[in-house]
Amino acid sequence: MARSERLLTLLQTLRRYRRPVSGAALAEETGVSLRTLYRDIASLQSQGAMIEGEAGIGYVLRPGFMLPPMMFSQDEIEALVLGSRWVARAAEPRLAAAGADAMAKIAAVLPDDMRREVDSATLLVGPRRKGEDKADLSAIRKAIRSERILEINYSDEHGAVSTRRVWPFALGYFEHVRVMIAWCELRTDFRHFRTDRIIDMAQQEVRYPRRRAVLLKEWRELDDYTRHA
Amino acid sequence: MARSERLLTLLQTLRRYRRPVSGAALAEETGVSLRTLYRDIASLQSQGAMIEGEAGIGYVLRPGFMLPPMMFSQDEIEALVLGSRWVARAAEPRLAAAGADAMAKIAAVLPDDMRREVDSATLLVGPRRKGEDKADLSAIRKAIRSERILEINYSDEHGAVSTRRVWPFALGYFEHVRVMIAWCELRTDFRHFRTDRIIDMAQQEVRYPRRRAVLLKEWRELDDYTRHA
DNA sequence: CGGGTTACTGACAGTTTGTGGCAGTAGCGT
DNA sequence: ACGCTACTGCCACAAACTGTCAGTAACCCG
Repeated sequence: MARSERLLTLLQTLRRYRRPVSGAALAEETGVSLRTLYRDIASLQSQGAMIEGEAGIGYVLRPGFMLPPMMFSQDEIEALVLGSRWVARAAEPRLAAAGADAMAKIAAVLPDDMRREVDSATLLVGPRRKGEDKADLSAIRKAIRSERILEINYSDEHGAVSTRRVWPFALGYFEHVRVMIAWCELRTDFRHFRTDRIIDMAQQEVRYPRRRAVLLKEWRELDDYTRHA
Repeated sequence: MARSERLLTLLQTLRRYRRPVSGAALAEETGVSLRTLYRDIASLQSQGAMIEGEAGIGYVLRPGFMLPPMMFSQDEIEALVLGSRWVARAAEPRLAAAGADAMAKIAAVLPDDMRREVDSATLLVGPRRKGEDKADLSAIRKAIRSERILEINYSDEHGAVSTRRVWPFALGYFEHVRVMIAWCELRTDFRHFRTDRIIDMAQQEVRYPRRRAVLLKEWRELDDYTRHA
């Protein structure tokens, strides 16, 4: 059996068992060697399947890792769809696709009549913003999530270019621009960077020395949304 | 991307689209040649996915095919939270609350570590819009859902007030204004009504004689988003 | 009808990657 | 301490995958 088919089968098999199953048993059932089974499990995990393996025990599908059927009110459905549509328009392509994917996954676990509500939602959002981002917003989001230092070349409003090391911790979606919010090592202060003015950037290996949640909190307390680079 | 991962992605992509998608578009999105995409589709079909392909049309995924039970990705969580935050800012209080409620329901079925992602999401939306609505947007949404005629008193840009019977079928959330889109019996044409200019309104008992989905489709085909009352 | 679009199929050669076996590390329960 | 089990690295071989090129057929629209 081809690997691509086997992985789907493996998921099904895991769901069938309730108790932990040993890798050897799964390997036998799917007809591959133990070594390959470990690789298959790793592959599934890397794709988001919540499989837990414990030494001496075996593998278990994390209970609740599949979305259970959910109920939403009509208002809630409309809010979700409207939000997802706004993301589809306002965010960069990758995040936009992620929003649509999430909506599709939610719709998949809805009762039939509610799924129809999703399709026929009548709330619309305005036209798409114009500004072009030079920077890869996905990379910025990744740096924020992993709390990594970014080294950026940034062009200010006068066109002057500077190189900085910054600690990014939030990304603001405004009407016409998107702004990375970070602690700037150069200024030793919080700074805002318009993503369309970030010429290029490189994520560093080292994490920055503080937690992003703390940075966000301190920045919020300043209550100063207007400071620029 | 490895084939085995690509196939799962492809399924999700297919589910995201509602209308038929051309193989070329799917190939481009998954970063693979057209030939390989045809092979991927064939592979999915042989594993039981109900994908229908028609020459000159494209591919559609028949509903009811159970997608492999994958969780939300980090990108998807971020997109949902960002959308929900935008709704919280841009929509009227009731819809904003509904968005927050929906988000809470989703978070409730998430594994612990993902729930933490929701709480600590670092994507922000810009400041709240200013315009005040005179009209009750919840009532408009209700009229749209139930396809009821609305009788409104509307003040145009010159302050001239008119009374109209309209068939509302959509609500547009723009940057600074919100617009009810409806068929106007007075003008016998589609018209847009800024919600901050609707002085008052009364929902009628009678349904309007056409389906809102059809009205929406016809209005879309006009491709004229600028027409006012 | 004819032109444009699209779904499909076959062949082939280069490349990738999947694979099993072996060896070794480490965590868990008894 | 012991057995069971999850994991990881390495390696050589085989199988699978991939893109390109070519060609067929079906559908829609004017």
